[in-house]
Formats: sequence, structure tokens, C-alpha cells
Amino acid sequence: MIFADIIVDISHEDLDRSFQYIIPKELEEKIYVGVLVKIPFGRGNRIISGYVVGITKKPAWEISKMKKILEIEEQKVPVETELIALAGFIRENYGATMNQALKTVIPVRQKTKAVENKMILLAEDYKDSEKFSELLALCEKKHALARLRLLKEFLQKKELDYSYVVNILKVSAASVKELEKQGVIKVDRQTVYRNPLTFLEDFDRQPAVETELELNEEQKKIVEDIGKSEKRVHLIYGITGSGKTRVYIELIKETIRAGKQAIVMIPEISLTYQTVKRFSDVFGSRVSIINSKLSAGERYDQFERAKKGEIDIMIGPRSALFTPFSKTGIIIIDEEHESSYKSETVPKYHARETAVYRAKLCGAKLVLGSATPSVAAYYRALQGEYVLHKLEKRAAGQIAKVSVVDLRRELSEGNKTIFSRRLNNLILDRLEKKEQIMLFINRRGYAGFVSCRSCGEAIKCPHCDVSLTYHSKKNSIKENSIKENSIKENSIKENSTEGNLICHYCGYTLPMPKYCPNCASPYIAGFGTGTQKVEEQVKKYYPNARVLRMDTDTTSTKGGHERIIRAFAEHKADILIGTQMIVKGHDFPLVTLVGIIAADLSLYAPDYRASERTFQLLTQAEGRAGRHERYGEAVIQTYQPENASIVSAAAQNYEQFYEKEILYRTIMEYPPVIHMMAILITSKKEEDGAILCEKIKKIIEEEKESYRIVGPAQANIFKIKDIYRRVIYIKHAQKEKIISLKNTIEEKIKAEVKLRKADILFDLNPMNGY
DNA sequence: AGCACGCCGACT
DNA sequence: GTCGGCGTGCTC
Repeated sequence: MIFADIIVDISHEDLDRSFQYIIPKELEEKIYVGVLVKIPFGRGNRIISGYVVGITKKPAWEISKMKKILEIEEQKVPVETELIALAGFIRENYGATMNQALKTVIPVRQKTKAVENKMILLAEDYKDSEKFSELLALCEKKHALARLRLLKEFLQKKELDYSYVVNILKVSAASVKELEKQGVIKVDRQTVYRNPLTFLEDFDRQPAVETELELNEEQKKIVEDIGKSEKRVHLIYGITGSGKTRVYIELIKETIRAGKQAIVMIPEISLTYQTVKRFSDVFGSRVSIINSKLSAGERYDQFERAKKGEIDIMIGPRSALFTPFSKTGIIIIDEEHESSYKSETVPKYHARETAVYRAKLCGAKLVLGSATPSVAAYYRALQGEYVLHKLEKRAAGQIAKVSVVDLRRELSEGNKTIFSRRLNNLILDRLEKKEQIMLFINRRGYAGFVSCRSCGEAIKCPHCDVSLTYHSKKNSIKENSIKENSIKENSIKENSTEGNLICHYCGYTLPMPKYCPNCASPYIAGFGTGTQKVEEQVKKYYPNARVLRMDTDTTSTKGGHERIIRAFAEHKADILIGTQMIVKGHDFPLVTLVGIIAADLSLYAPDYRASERTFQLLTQAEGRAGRHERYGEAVIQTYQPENASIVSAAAQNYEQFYEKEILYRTIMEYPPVIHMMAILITSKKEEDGAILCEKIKKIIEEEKESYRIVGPAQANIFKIKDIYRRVIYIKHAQKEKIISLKNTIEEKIKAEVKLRKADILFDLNPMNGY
């Protein structure tokens, strides 16, 4: 007898697991993972449908209590099978349960909640408990208990959320209506349906995009080549400004002509007005977008439209990959190298690899595009797994002139400011010409860390194994940004005892102490430079410049990001200071100078991809200067001007960077040359983690196949939020071997992990260090 | 979620 | 008695 694990409904927590059913003899041949079946469920044996997510010979339940599958349901929408299979791929490869994988792939139908509705208690009197009992008497006895609960809540709070009342207090809609009729409460109904495309209107005042021109020869050839090719995956390596988007649009046109649909993935951060408008100008209402601002329900609606065939093109971040199109003809991943394509939560799937699988399932083409391809994708292309196409002509604008400044020399020659003489001259020149400047620094806050000059101790977070970062008090953009003239403000000197020390991992905040907490010395100071310090220095040395700062601190408020971008685009500021987020995807025609304050910062990241990230970041930053007819320049300030990725980035030579990098990865045995699995073991008690690590190591060593093991070791940050972290890395040339080892470890260690209340997380080919 | 089961007050 | 509203708990 064989049994099937079936997921019945993923919309409710209690049912978020599989149920086992007997597969009747006559269906044994026809059943497969992903198929939709009809089953009797619950006490009343009501007939519902469910997905088969696993088939087994071992019953996990008393057979006598098990029910039989009734029949196989003919699928109205075959795409569901495709998505279930995709969930299976994610579960297998990225260490997750089938439920977690299914939830990522198929959006959960949200109960139609009236989230925006507020319920207000009308009469003040009812807050008095005597009047309250009177009111109870007034109510009919019907639904009395529900009303009692509701009124009790009202005694504490005057205003309640409708959804809270219905879902948590379980007051029926009828009772609410009745109370409203009696004039006891008032319901403010304002259910808002937000069309995702309306966000375009928010950007109406953005500069217009250039009109679509004819394709040039290079672009035409790529479109033809991809169209004719038998191969599935294509990588377009196209320098900044070479017109990749035009190629995408042409490819999509052909796909739609063939009666198929297109998925376009772009990093969340570049999901801007300009990008979306280029597509909607060509394809009109056949385009839809999803983004992180859409609620789960709204995203569900957009997926429903795709399923019904109302749209042909879906644009969005990672999750757009799961758009339920019935005939996906092409999947495009723009800025393929972006780390946001790897999910940072479980399941930690990589959208590129998962897209390769989906493309295979539905026979679609997959097109990756980047100006700085990931080492992994370029490697696969050179190996012949992907087809490589190059776009080497700039369609518009010119390439920026890049110079590298040695900060050590600046210092030895007496320049103690954070601006090199070269950068300073160029800033003055651009301010003079009324052109715009972007200054990039890869660290937020004021200084890197704060330490004591007497005892040398750095001030650390009590809950995490990291140094605290100093943030000055003046923080919000309201205070210090879009002001026409900020000279007055600049004269107020920062008082270093005002401000906070903040942990960037858990948010722990400590007012900046006057004396060292360790030895009571008053000589404590910050080291290194962050966005806040750059801002302060800019204001000090260029008092007439109008300055904007963009980092997590200034964009945390709703719409903060867009507000700063817009203000800068409208030339309401001369200088934009920021972290990574300013170099990605935004196109400002007036920017003719980009300064990278300290290029080395990202090189110190403790993982094998540090060089790759640095190269990409620098290249992108350079690309921000001179995207239009004006002449642009970029200045890279660094303490290691001889570093290979800095040299290559300055020379704007990707191949040179790649050659060096792939050599390093080959010698050191890092992905993409081999496959690497990170196993992160987290535990509340320190020794629990250590014991588990030893056991895992033993399991690996007992395997027939030999794996290269690195560790176990304490993670780079050993403690975060009072949880201890240990890590083991496993390397092997074949992905399949790593996956099977993962399954073995999972199986053998499960009980022990649970017992010790620890957690184990698998991350295949991680994008960051642990 | 959706359904049965069981408890308790109301009433032909 | 027994009808029906409502709370509770389970679903392979």
C-alpha cells in the first residue's frame, strides 16, 4: 500500500501541514507530486481538493484512521503543477519544508479584510462602567457575549480596528451592524483598493525619459540570436548605457506575438518610475507590477489577473518569478548580479537558479542582463552552460573619466580632511558650474566604531558581538536637508557627547557616554567615517552647497526614499551623500561627479565575494557620472590603490577583474568553481551550538563520499540578539552530492536540534559570510 | 477555514 | 423534553 502526503489548504495556520491519505490501487499509476486530488476532509468528510506533495510507502498515521483519495482532479490551470514543481525544487535545494516553499511560490489567499476600517465608540458616557451595564441591558440578548467582549475593549480604547474586532474578538459582522444601527458605535468605512500602477502618478514630476529609438545593429543582432537560439539561458553583458532595456522590450514583443507571456525581474531598488514607464509605454495595460509596497492581498490580486490572462507582462522583484502565467515564454532578470535575487529569509532560494529551473519546466527562454555580471553567471557562460552576448557600444552619453587617489599619500602630504585634493577641486568646480555631485560611503551613521584612547577598548553591544556605531542626533531629513540656505545651521558645531551609540544588528541604543565605561577615561572617540560624518564635513567645507543624505536612517519614514530622490532630481540639492542605495538604478542627468570616499570599506567584508561586491559597487558608482551629454568624472579614494578589484574598476575592465577573481576562486575552492553549503547553527546556550556542530561534523565524516569541511567555527559575528552562532562550510564539486548530504544531516540531527531548542539553517552558495 | 459536538437557556 | 445559538476543538 502506498500513501500520499497532501497539502489541503495553505490559507490557515492550523492546516499548514500535510495530511496522509491512502492511494487507491486504481490511482497508483496516475498519481505524481504536484497533482491536484479530491479528498474527504474533516469530521463531515466534506470534499475538498489538495496537492500531492509527496508519495511514500511508510504510513505516518494509523492506517485504520486514514482516508482514501477520491479522484484525480483534471487541472483547469496547468500552471499550478508547474509552481508546485518549482516549490519542490526550492525545498530540495535550499533547505526548507514543503510548506515554506509552497508559501513562497503560491501567494496565500487573504481573507478580504477591511483593514483600513476604524470603529469608534460614539458616546463618551459608555466609558463609565455603570452606563456600560445599562448599555448591555439595552442590547438584545442575541450575540450578548460578543458584544460584551467588544464593549470591554472599548472601555480601554476608544478606537478599534475592524479587522481586530472581527478576527480577534470574533464579533460577527451582523453584531457590528446592529450596534451601529443603535447608534452606539460608528464605523469609518474606507476600504481602499490601490491599483499598483497608480504609484506611477507619484512620480509625475520626474524628468521625462528619452523616447525609444530604433535598435542599433548590436542590439538587433542579440535579439535575432536569442530568438534563433536553441539554448535556453542567455547572458547579456552590456556596459552601462548600452541599451539592455531596449533589447528586453524587443524580446518581449516577439514573445507576445507568439501568444506567450513574459516575466521581468528587476531589483526592488530600481523598480522606479523610469523603468516601469518604459514598459508601460510600449505594452500599456497588458503590464502589471508587483512590489514590496503591495499588501499580500494586492499581490494576490495581480497574480489572479495573470492567471486569468488579463496581462502578458509582469514586472517585479524576486517574487515575480512565481507569476502564474499559463505559457511563460521568456523570463528576464535585469541586473542579474544583484544580491537581492537571493532570498534572505527561509527558503533562501536564488531567483537566478530557480528561474533556470522554471524556464526548463515551461520551455521558456531565460535572459540575464548586467553591466557587471556576477562571477557565477559569467563563469557558467564561459563554460558553455549559458550563451554569452555582449553589448559594447554606448547608446547614449559617454563613459566617465575615473581617477584613483591614494589616501595614504594625501595624509603624508598634510591633507587631514576626508576629501582628497583632487576630489576637493572637482567638487568646487561642479558647484561653480551648478552641476550635481554624488558622494558615496559604504557605512551609515557617523563613525565606524567608538573606542577609548586610554585602554583601547571599543564599545560593544551587550547583545551582539559587534561594535556600536556612533550616530549624531541631527538625523531626520526634515531638519537638515531641503533647506535653501543652511549656513546658519552649519555653524552649530556637533557636540560629540550628544548623540547615540547604535547597534546595527539589533537596534540597541545607548546615549554617547562622556567617559569610557571600561576605564572612565574621558578620551573616547570615533574612528572611521560614515554618512553622517561626510555630511558634516561637506557642510563645513562647502557651506553654500545644498546637501541631501540618503541612508537607512533618512529613508526609514514612509516615502523617504522617493522624497530624497525626487528632491535631488529636481536639483533641490547640489550634493547627495549616501550608502549603496544611491548608486543603484537612479539616473540623474545633472550629475557629473561621483566621489567614492573610501573604496576599501567593502573589501573588508569577511566573505569570499568581497572583491566581487567592491568591483560591482565601484563600477555602478562610476556609471552614475555622465550618463548624458555632459562630461562626467569619478574619483575613487582608497588606502589600497594597488588592489586588483579597485584597479580593474578604475580601468572599467570587467574581463580583467574576472580573470583575477576566477583564479582566486579556483585556487581557494570557492563557488562558482565548486559548490559550497553554509550550515548555520544558532543556539541560546553557547555550548549547545558547539555540541551540535561536533555531531554534524561527525555525520559528514561518516559519509562514503568525501567532502571538504571548513569549521566548525564561531560565525563572524558570534552573537546576535543574545543568540550564539556557529558555522560549518561544506564544499564539493557536485551540487547533487551537497544536497544529498544536506538531507542526511537534516534527517540525523533533527531530534537533537529540537531537544536543545537550537536552530539549523542551510544556505547553498551563500551571497554573504556568516 | 469549516464543521460537528456539546453545553446551556428558552419555549412549542 | 428539544430546539437553536454559540464556544471549542479537530481535521490524515
